[in-house]
Amino acid sequence: MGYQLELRHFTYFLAVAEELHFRKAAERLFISQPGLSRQIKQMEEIIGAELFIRNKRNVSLTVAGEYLKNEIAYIFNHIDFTVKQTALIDKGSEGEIRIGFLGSAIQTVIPELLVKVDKENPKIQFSLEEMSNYDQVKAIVSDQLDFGFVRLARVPDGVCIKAVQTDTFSLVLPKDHQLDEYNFKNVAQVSSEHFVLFSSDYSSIYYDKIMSICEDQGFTPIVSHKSVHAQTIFKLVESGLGVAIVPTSLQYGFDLNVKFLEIPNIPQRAELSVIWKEDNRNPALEKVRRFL
Amino acid sequence: MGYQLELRHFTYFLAVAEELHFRKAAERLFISQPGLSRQIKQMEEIIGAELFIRNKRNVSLTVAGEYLKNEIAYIFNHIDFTVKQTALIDKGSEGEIRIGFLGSAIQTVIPELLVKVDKENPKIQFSLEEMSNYDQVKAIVSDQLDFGFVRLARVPDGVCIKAVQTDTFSLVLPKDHQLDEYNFKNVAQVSSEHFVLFSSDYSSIYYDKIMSICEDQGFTPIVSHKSVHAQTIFKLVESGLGVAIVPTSLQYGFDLNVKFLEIPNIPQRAELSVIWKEDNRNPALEKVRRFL
DNA sequence: TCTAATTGATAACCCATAGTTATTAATTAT
DNA sequence: ATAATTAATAACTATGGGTTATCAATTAGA
Repeated sequence: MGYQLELRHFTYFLAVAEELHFRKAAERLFISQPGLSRQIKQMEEIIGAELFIRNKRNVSLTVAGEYLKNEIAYIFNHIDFTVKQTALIDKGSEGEIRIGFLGSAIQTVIPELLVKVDKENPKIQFSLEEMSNYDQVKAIVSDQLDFGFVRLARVPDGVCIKAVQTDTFSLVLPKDHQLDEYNFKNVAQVSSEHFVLFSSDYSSIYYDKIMSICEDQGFTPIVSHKSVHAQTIFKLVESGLGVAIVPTSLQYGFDLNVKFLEIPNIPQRAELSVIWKEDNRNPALEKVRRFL
Repeated sequence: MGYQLELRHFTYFLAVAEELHFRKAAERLFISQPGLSRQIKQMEEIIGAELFIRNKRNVSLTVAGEYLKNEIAYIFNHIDFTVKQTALIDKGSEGEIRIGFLGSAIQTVIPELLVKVDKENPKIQFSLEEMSNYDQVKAIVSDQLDFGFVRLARVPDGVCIKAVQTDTFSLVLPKDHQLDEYNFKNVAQVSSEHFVLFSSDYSSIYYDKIMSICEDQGFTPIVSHKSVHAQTIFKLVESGLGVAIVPTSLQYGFDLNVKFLEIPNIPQRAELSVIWKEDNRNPALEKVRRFL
């Protein structure tokens, strides 16, 4: 009775929810098992819900517990960020913006954005991390990221999306390939060659678009290799292991022995979008969003 | 030092931030002023930021403190909501019910059920997915599904089953077929025609029953096509690729050029059953089961 | 079928620390 | 000056989080 929920309870709950084992969770928390059991029991009484099902041999989460687990993970992330942000503000910085991006966005869009924001808000700090579409969405939702640069058509509820760059596609060939800017007409000319593509789990819309470019020309590409990094793809092309189709803007910033031939007369475009969470509480976010 | 932030600190901080007066805030919190002062000081040390400016006569928030005040108010709201939501889910008046179904159940049974449950528990959400009998049983057992609408005679141990609808069978013919409600007597009249049936792996009991209807009339149907979707079967019949035998209730909800003739004087019935797992822990399940 | 090992829950004790009272130092009002 | 405020300090108290010891229930192995 009369007890109060504390972050301690949340910490303990998360440990048990992850281990699904009281003794192991207690070990991880450097406390004794009975102490942990009692805290969890107290927590269940305070909340008024059964969080775990213990049947002497197995521990599992109830539906309510499953829900709480996700929420607490979010709450901890948010508190962590808030505390750090408070310390930063205290020291005169105006906070930190955490940005995730697909490798293909770092060439042009992000540097431009950073320069613009920095000019007007020199005290905002940035952290940049290359991540897949999927990981970025997850990180945005759980408040571990403020902005993501992705190639996606749809995002979950509560996440905003805005296209920031539309790019044509180019065919990437080894430097000594017989096709050049004069005799290149369409991709059907390489229909018999092997293709090196971005992995579909890295960016599925990307993968699908490239497949549709080929299908529109009446052939299905023979895919020999897949990779998540543009650099790797170029290396493979350079080594003669296949040809590739990538957004045209990727031709800048790499120093490789391949040639880019922009594919003419096709409707497909590589669209880069920014995503962020509608109710993100980072005060620095607004300063960045104005530039998008 | 090794101290840890707790919600207590947040509560105290908010009181001081609102009162801007340590003694009054302490009074409001029913604790003594020195205790409050010490907790706030500790909090500032943990976070690593000055939150208040005290100059012996006035207390005011720093910029960092101002930021933190807003965030903490939000965090408390979010925690409050989460805790209440968790209790609600535990009691079963919220949450999600995952339902799987054979295509033939979506016409009448499921909509009726959803309306009834929604009326008494508007906060329960549903997710619906069309699946084969086999996949539903698998999903129920592995706790990925709460209810399944199947046509099965037997289910594994631990899975409950209850019939919810008994239906007669109808012969499905192209609109211009010579048989009609007046001259149709029994299925032997179409014994020489080709049949379009549900795939046996989609619902084997279904398949067997249709075979037995024919066998009772002294012939074995020539099966030309099999499909898992009623829509597809009707299309095939409409195109003259065969006749079909399906549960009578399927005649509603499709807009196709076929005619249904209920088969008279046969014992076979298409039985639709609900299945669920005996020890399913989803508390919302009980609220739905009452309507079955 | 018995024993050994492992699980989480209970009970009783201990001690860290939140909260206490008493006091001080600094400021303002009279 | 003096009285009346303020928040901070110091020393003490006691709540309750964490401890050890043990139990009851279950499973694995002999």
